[in-house]
Amino acid sequence: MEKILDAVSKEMKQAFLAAGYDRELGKVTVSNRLDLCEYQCNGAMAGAKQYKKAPIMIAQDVVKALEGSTVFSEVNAVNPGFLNLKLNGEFVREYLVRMKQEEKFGIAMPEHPKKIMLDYGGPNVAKPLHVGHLRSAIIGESVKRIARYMGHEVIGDIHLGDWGLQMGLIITELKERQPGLVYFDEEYAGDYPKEPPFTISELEEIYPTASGKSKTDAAYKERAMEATFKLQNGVKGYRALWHHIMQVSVADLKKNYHNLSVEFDLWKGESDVHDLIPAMVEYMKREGYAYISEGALVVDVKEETDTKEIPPCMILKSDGASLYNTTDLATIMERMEHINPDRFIYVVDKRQELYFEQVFRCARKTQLVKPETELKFLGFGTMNGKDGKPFKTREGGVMRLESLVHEINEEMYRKIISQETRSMPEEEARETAKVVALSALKYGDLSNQASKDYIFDIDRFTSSEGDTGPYILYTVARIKSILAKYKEAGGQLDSVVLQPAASESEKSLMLELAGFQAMMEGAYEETAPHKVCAFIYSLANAFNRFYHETKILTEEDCSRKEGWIALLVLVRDVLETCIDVLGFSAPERM
RNA sequence: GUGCGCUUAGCUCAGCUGGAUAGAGCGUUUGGCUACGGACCAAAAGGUCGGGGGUUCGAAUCCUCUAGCGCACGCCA
Repeated sequence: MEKILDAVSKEMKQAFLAAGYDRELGKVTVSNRLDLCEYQCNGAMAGAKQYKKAPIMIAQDVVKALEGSTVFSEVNAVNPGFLNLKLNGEFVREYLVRMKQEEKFGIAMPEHPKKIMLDYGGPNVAKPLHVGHLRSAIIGESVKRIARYMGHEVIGDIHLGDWGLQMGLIITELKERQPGLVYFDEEYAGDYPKEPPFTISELEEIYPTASGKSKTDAAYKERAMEATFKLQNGVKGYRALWHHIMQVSVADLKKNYHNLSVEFDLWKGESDVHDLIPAMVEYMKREGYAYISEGALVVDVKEETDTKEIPPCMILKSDGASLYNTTDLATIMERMEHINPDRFIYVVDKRQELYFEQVFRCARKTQLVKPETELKFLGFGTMNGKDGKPFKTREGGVMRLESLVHEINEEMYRKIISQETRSMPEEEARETAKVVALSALKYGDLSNQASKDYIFDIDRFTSSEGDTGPYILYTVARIKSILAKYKEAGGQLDSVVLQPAASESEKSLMLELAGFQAMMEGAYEETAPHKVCAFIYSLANAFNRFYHETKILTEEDCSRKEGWIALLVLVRDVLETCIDVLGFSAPERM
């Protein structure tokens, strides 16, 4: 169904036409002076020059043409030429009734759904997740859900870093510690054990140790590089170890991401395209795209319109080894072949922008993608501490994601049990704390524009006052509580019918709801989850204002009371839909 | 050095693509509980939108110059 702005604009455009003006001038927007009106149209001022007429005259003509309109209850022409509008309560009511009935509150599904490939620029295996991985996961998850809600097909690939020198380092360190393992016996011909020779915690300790050694010990590094080489060339024992590392690491990653309500459709990684690289390189050479420069194989990606020298995209290092570019390009090639997406979105740290610009240009130039394939870089900023510098532990180290989640869970738990008015059993308090803490974490992140740095402030995020996740959940819980009471008293939620607004706060609540479609479309088109946050915050505010001045359950006028219940159901459903696309959920009570 | 980004209230952030008196939250001050959930609501104070110039009837928004900060700039990812 039509967005309310379009429906209203249509009426206004007809009025402009009827009054003898260009109908396109009749574009209506949400009012920026809510004290004066609900919607406004500035077309009279825009048309003044064209018609050589004072804007106010045009506006007055339009007001006349709108006499008898069923859409507006009030149309005023105000100097210098604003058209201030209030909507007819019955029109708003009917609009919401349709929203309530229709699937997805009336959002039309696309005729040609897009196939979107989402790349999270994944974590490296065998290294614990840290706060740097948080934004990619949270933002990516929300972008995915928003696109799916809008009717598109999204395939998310975690895209693990699982094939580089780090693997050689781990294997080398393992060999130092347990040289007797069968994996290192080249004569060994039997099956390898099913159980890995290490646990996740050992693994997480092995890597930094090995990495540290390689920096000071050249011979050690040499051995690690050799191990990497052997692994990549298919030495059996090394491959078996690699599988163990993957197995242990991926299980741990899945657990961690699951705690964040983040899911991936594909768990591919750099290793998956390893075998495709030689052919791709060969192709780029054969077609004349790639050439040797300073010993390395590169593809030029400069363009005439560049205001700055863009360095060529490197395909192979001067020692012939592949690098990040190589696997990313090979991955694009592989995805085009097997998935054929209309659009790629990379949710990656914004510092990699230039790098991805090179990769995208290279992919286009070498025709790995179709001319119409969209390649989008969604760069996000750094998560900073209260001091405005990149987030660290108190000791100054990189904070593990697990610790961060644990900390925020604890903080939320403390807040719940310190609540005097409502006590809940220990176990429920723990569960609720997790749900609310996730909202605090995600909302705190997503309510900022993704591309900007933001300050992670645990006190602010977990507060239930202000623009926070817990505040939104509190509002949902409150609505649910009222609806539960209504049902307990024998009320039905399905049969109730919306009524026209009886008060100003009710009207503005209804108008907030009516903006849902436009908001969701905008959030999708601009890959901007923060718009969803802004919307639910303002919806929750509008609801709380309405709630405080309206006694719902004690209302004696039955149809009015039912109308309010219907409104509450709609508010609840819209709020829950929104928090769902943001990637969290609301508890029944808190 | 070159390029990109940022700069809005004491603090944290919005600002619907050029409109009216620049909006929220936190903090501060004040008011509202016999509670449909006070983890809430209402109100006040608080801003020359980094600075200059320009375009326009009209600029936080577009152009230009400039300052401060951040980031990136071929063999890391």
